[in-house]
Amino acid sequence: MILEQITAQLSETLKSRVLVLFGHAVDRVVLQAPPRLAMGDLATPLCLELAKALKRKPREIAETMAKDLELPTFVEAVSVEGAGYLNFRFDRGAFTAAHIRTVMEPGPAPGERVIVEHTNINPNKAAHIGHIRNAVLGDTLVRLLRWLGYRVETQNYIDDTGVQVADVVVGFERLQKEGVAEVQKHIDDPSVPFDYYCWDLYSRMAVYYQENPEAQQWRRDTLHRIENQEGETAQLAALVARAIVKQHIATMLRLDITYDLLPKESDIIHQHFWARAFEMLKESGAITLEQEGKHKGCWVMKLAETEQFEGMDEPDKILVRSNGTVTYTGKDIAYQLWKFGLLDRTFNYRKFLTYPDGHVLWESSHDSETDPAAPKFGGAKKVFNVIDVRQSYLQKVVKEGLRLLGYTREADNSIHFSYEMVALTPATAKALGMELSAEDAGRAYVEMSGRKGLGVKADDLMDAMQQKATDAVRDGGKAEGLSDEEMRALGRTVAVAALRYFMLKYGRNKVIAFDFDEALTFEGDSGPYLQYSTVRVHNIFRKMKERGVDALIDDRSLDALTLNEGLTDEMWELVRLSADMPAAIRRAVDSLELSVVTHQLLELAQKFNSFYHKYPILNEKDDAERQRRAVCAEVFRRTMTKTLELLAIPVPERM
RNA sequence: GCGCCCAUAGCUCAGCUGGAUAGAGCGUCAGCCUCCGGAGCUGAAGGUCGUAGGUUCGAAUCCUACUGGGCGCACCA
Repeated sequence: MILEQITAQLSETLKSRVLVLFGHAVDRVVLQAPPRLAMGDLATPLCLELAKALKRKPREIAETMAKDLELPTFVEAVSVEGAGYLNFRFDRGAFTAAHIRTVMEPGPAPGERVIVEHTNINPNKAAHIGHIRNAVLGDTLVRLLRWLGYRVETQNYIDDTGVQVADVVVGFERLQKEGVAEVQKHIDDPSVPFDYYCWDLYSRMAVYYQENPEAQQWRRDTLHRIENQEGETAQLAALVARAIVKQHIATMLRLDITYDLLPKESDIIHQHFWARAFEMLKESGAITLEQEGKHKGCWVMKLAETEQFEGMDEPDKILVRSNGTVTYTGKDIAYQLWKFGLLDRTFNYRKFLTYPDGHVLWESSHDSETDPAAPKFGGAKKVFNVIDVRQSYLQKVVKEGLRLLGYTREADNSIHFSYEMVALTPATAKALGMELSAEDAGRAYVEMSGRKGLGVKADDLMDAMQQKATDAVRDGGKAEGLSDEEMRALGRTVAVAALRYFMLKYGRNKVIAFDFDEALTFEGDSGPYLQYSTVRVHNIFRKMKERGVDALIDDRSLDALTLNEGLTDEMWELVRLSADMPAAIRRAVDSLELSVVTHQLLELAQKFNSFYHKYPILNEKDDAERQRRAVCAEVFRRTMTKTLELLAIPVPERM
């Protein structure tokens, strides 16, 4: 926070000084940490940029600027360096003393209502690692937004009436000749998790369709009955979807991922969201009924004139088919309108479950009454849809729909948080029993396929990671006195850190070629490395307390803090990096590039480990020197603890 | 055909709105536990930033064209 204030202040000062001295207006000033610490703590190439406009030499401008420049608090000196950079040096001691009190303090809260929709797994099979990437990105975004002061509502949309569920229902009814009673038995069978059972059934069904194309009729009939809530088929679909959603919720809870609301497709149909949206679209002229051509009889959204879509072969998007039924895109527009509170109808709600921490998860319902205890959902200022990049086109169409309806602001605030898919390395695919063509074996990665039942199940991966972590705890010799149960809990903690970090550390536009060995490393650029560093710093303070050594970081000692010249470069770098964390979080959210935060954390932890080896604290006899070191360690501890909490990476007592 | 994304060290990736000598992790090699925990630390080797032009005082970063790879562009969800 302090650093952000200094940067803002400095930026203003420089701008006005350029104006006063040269009569030139600058709209932004780049201020960043110079490449090497020796150069200072903040630097700007401002004078290099000005050189041309002012027709003067950069260094000359810089000298003029630097002379008698008014510096903000904590900034000690300004100098001209290199080709004409202005470099600023902080008063390390004073800055550190102020910073330690305000580590990871958020800025003013905007308080805006924001919806983040993520996870959205089809409720017809077990979650796989691709879904974990989605959920971890979404959940982390939620946490960061909350820290920034937004009021965030987390939605996990359940498509309980789609073909995917229908296919599993067909599998039960036609392939296995089973009804509600038998399926309930599968659900209650503890030997095979129901989502795993359906994973296999779903891929069996896909094979069956391939071999018996006429069976596609079953799918159409089943889908129809589900949509119209007809008979036992509809009941069965609801039963299957509900049971699997429960397992997805449980799977995600292992990673500490929770939701506020499960809006269901079936309720969107039941509450006639589309009917209302359809009226709005017709009234505004956003869609037209095609009178001729290949789309005759369809209601179509014309996108040819919008620049986003120009040059496309098929710039028209059908929202209502010639048989009068609405497409997925149509429903999505209606749902998006609801999220912004633009649809004059809403869901009814009931409790789905209560999480162990007491937080209630709600679901939409078409009960005649809504639960009066339900909070107000929807009506957000900004909506983030966490969906993989393959849905970009669709998301653009939905956005354009809002714009054509005249909701320009909402269209701008419909944000598609897109990310690349998780694929498998050929080695991992092979290990899973996938038969690879020669071509596939030579590729960098192979795509997963739910239809073919090819993929790494989320729970399997977590089990494997947990097992490996538990073994590491046992072998590490730090587990003396721990029960098996405690060791497993510790293993779970490490596994969660490893997995969440793994999903965050790549840029969102990178395809993750998933490899077991890579995901199971707990060294170097990994979640456990961050945990380990934090456990270490906790230990220092615990040991000092045990041995009665005063760390001198209590409030009174901090008041009397005089760090002055004592901070070495290594110590100061820790503080400087810590101070950068809030800005890194802001940058991560603004760019939706959450890896910015993990990179900042990694760099910070590396600096600490290096500091740790060089500067022992516990055995330092000189009070002033020990305090200096302890203060730096404490700054690190506070930064790590808070930031890891924001990423839902737990920190154990020991590991 | 049109659109989007990716290409940086042997491998996997960083590189913030153009800025100073392009950085990590893994792997390889050489070291470090009588000293707060070795899931760690120190050092070494390793790069024509896909290619060719262009803009700029300055390009891995911006523009153009190409090459290679991936993904989209349904009266499917």
